[in-house]
Amino acid sequence: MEKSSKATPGRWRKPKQARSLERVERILDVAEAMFMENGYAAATTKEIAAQAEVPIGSLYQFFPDKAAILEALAARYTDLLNQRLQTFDTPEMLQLPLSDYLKQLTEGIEQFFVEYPGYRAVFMEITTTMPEVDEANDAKLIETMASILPKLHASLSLEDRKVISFVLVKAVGNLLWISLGQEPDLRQRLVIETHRLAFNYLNAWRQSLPSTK
Amino acid sequence: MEKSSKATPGRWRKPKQARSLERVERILDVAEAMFMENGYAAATTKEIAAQAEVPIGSLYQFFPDKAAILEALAARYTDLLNQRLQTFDTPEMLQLPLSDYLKQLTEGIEQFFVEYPGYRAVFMEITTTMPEVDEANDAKLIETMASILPKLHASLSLEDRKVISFVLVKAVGNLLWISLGQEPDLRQRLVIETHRLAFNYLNAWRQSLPSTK
Amino acid sequence: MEKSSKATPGRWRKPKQARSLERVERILDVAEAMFMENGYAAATTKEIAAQAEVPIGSLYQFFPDKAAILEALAARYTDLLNQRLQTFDTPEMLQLPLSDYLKQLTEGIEQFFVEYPGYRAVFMEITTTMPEVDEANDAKLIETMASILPKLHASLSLEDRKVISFVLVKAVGNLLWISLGQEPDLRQRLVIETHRLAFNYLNAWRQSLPSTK
Amino acid sequence: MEKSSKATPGRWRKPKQARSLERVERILDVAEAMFMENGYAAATTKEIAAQAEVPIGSLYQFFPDKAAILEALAARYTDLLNQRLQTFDTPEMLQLPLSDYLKQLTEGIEQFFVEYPGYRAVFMEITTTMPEVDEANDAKLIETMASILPKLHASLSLEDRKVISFVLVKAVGNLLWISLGQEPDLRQRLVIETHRLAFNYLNAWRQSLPSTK
DNA sequence: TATGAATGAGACTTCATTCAT
DNA sequence: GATGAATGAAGTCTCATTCAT
Repeated sequence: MEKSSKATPGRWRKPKQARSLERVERILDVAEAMFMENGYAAATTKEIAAQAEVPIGSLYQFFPDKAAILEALAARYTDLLNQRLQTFDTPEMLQLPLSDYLKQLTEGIEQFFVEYPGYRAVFMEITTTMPEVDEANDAKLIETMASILPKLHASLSLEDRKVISFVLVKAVGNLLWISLGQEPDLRQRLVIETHRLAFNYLNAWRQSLPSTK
Repeated sequence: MEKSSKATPGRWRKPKQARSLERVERILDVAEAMFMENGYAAATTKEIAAQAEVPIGSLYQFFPDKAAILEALAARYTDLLNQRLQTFDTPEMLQLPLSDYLKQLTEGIEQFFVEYPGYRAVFMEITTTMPEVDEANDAKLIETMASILPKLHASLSLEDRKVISFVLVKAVGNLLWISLGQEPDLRQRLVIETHRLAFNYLNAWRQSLPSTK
Repeated sequence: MEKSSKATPGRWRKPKQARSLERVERILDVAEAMFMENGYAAATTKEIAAQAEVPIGSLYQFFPDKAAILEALAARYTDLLNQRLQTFDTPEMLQLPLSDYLKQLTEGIEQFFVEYPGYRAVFMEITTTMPEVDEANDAKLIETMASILPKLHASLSLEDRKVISFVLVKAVGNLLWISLGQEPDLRQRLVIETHRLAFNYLNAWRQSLPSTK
Repeated sequence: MEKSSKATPGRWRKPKQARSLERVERILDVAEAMFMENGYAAATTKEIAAQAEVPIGSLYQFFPDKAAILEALAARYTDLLNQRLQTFDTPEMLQLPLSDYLKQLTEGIEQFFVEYPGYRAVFMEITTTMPEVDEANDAKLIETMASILPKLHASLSLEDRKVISFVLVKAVGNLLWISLGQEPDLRQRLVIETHRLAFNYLNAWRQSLPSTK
C-alpha cells in the first residue's frame, strides 16, 4: 500500500485503477444514452467525454477510437445476455415440459430486453457498422443455445443443434427485440406468438426424431 | 407510332423526363453500390454524383439531401418486395397444400434477397437511421401478408391475421435475410429450417381453429 | 385598341410590353418584401421569381443580375422621394415662415417613410453593397434640396447650399428614418426633435447672413 | 516577480491564454480588413483564417460562426467609442462654454472615425445584418451621452436627456461618419457644420429652460 | 499520467446564371 | 421571346484524434 503514508496526508486519493474503472463505466453509460437518443453517428466523442465528466484525452486512453466505445458496449451486453441465457441451463429448468421451458425462456429474454433497452440501439448500430462484431456476438449466443439444446432433446446431432440454435436465436431474438417498440397490447401478443413459433418449431423437430425428452 | 415523322429530323431528342429518370436511376444504383461497400456514412454525395456521372447540383435537384437517396432506395425495394409477395396471391398458389405453399413462399423470398443483395444493406441503414421509414415499409409488407392469410385459412380474425403476418414477415424475413451472408451449406439448411419454422407455426394455428383449409 | 382584329381570334392576348411591365413590377414588389424580411443576401432569385410567378429565365431578361433588382428598387424610391421633395418647392409652401415650412417638410418626409417602409431596407443594403448607387441617390436628393434652399434664403452661396443640403438630407433623413423603428411615443418626440434640429440649424445660418427671408 | 527563476530555465513558454488572445486579435484584424475591402458577404472564413495564419478549425473554436466575428468587431468598437466618449466627461471639459465643448466633442469623434476607419464598414454590415446588435451598441452610446448631458444643463429631465442624446448620437454620429468618405474640403466643412448643428440644437434647448449652464 | 487546445481534410449543400429547347 | 433544368465552384462548419505541456 505504498504511494506513501506520509505524503499528501490530507486528501485521500482513490486508487488509480478504481477511478479509471469508474470513468470507463461513466463513458459507456453516457455513450449508450447518446447512441440511443440520436444514433451512433450523431454522437461526438467530445460530447460523450463532456457528459461523462472525463477529459477527452482520458477517453482516448481507455478507447482507441470512437468505434471501440460501441464495441465495448456490445461486449458488455453480450456477456450480460449470455449470463441470462445460462440461467436456463439448470436442472430445474431443464426438467420442465418443453412448452413451459420455452415459455420461461421467451419471457426471460423479453424481460432482458426490457431491462436493457440499450441493447437494441447498440446492436442496431453494430449490425450495420461492424458486422464482424455482431456475428461474433451472435455466434456466442448460438453456442450457448446449442449447449442447452441436447438437454432438451438428446439425439440431436451437432449440426442440427447449430442450425436450430441459429434459427431460435435469430428469429426469437429478433421478434422479441422488435416487440419492444410496439404498443403494449401488440407486444404482449407478440410474446405469446413468439412462444408458439418456438415451441412448434422445436416440437416438430422432436417428433421427427426417434426418442424424445 | 414514332415520335414525329417530320419535325426535327436530325438529332433525336430524348424527352426531358426520360433523361431525368435515367439519372435518378443511375444515382440510386451508384448509391446502393456505395452503401453496400462501406456503409451509408462512408459514402459521400460528391462521389455518388461523380460515379453516376451527374453533376452534384443535379443530384440535389432530385434529392433534397443525402438521406433522401437512402429513402428512395428503400421505397424502391419495398415496392419490389411487395410485388414479389403479390406473386403468391394467385389462385394457383393458394390452392397448394400449406406446406408446399410456404415452401414456394420461403424460396421465393430467399430468391428475392439473392436477386437484390442491396436490400439488406439499405434496410440495415434504414433501421438505424430512419426507424419511421423502416416501420412504414414493414407495415406495408405485413398488410400484404395479412391480405393473403385469410385465403389460407378462412376463419382468422383480423387481429390474428395482423399478428401472424407480423411474426411471419419479421421472423421469416429476418432469417432468410441473414442466411444470405452465410456459407452455402448453412444457407441451404437455413432456408429449409425457415420453412419448417413457418409451416409449424401456421399449422399450429390451423389446428387450433374450427375449420381448416 | 386590339392588337389586330383577325389573328388569334380566340383568347385575347395582353400586349407584350404591358405584360412585361406587370411582371417587372411584380418582381420588384416581391423582391422588396423578401429583402425586408430576411435581407438581400438571404433572398434567392429563384424564390423571387417563384413568388412573383415569373419564370426565372424571364427574370433574367428584365434584370441582368440579382444586384440589378436592388438597384431598380433604389431607383424607384429615389424618384419617389424626389417627387415628394418637390412637393415642397411650391410658392404656397415657400412663403411659410421657416419654422412652419420645416415642420411640413419634416412631417412630410416622415410620412414618406411610413408609406414606404421598404425604403429603409433597400437603402440599408444599398449603402453596404453598392455605395456608388447610394451616393448617387443622395446626390440627387441633395441637389433637389439645394435648389429649394435659395428660395428660403436668397443670399446663400452655391457652396453653402450644397453643404447645408448635405447636412439636412443626411441628418434629417437619417433621424426620421431611424425613428420609424422606435416605439410610437419616442417616435413622435423624435419627429419634433428633428424639426428643432433642422430649424435651429437653418435659423442660425439665417442670422449669420445679411438679409433674411 | 519573474515567471519563476529556477524551473524550466530553458525555453520560455508563452501562457496559453496569451497565445489565444493573440490569435483572436489577428483574426479580428484580418476580418476587419477583408470586410472593409469587399464587404462581409464576400469575405470567407477560410480566407480569414489563412490570412490570420490560424487553422480554420481554431477560428471556429474562438467564434461559433462567421457572424460572431462581425459581432466581436462591433463589440470592440463600441467599447472603444464609449471610452472616447467618456473622455469628454471630465471636470475640465465640462466647464468649457457649450460651443467649445461641442467643438471638442465633434472633433474628437471625427478623430475617432479617422483613427478607426473600420468602424464604418463594420457598422454598415451590422446595421443590415444584425439590427439588434446595432441597436444595443447605439443604446450604450446614447446612455453614455445621456449621463454627460445633465452636467451641461442641470434641469433636463430624464426623458429629455434620452431624446436629446438619441438625436445627437444618431445625427452627429452619422454626419461625421459620412463625412469621412468625402473630399477633404467638403469634409472639413462638414465637421464645422456638424458642430453648428449640434450647438444650435442644444442651445435652443438651453434657452427654453429656466436655468442655464 | 492527464489534459484539452489545436488541427485540417473534407462533408454537405447552395444558388446565380446559362442556354438548349 | 419564353422556359426552367442543369451546372459546379465555392462556402460554412464539423469532429475524430493528437501531442505539447
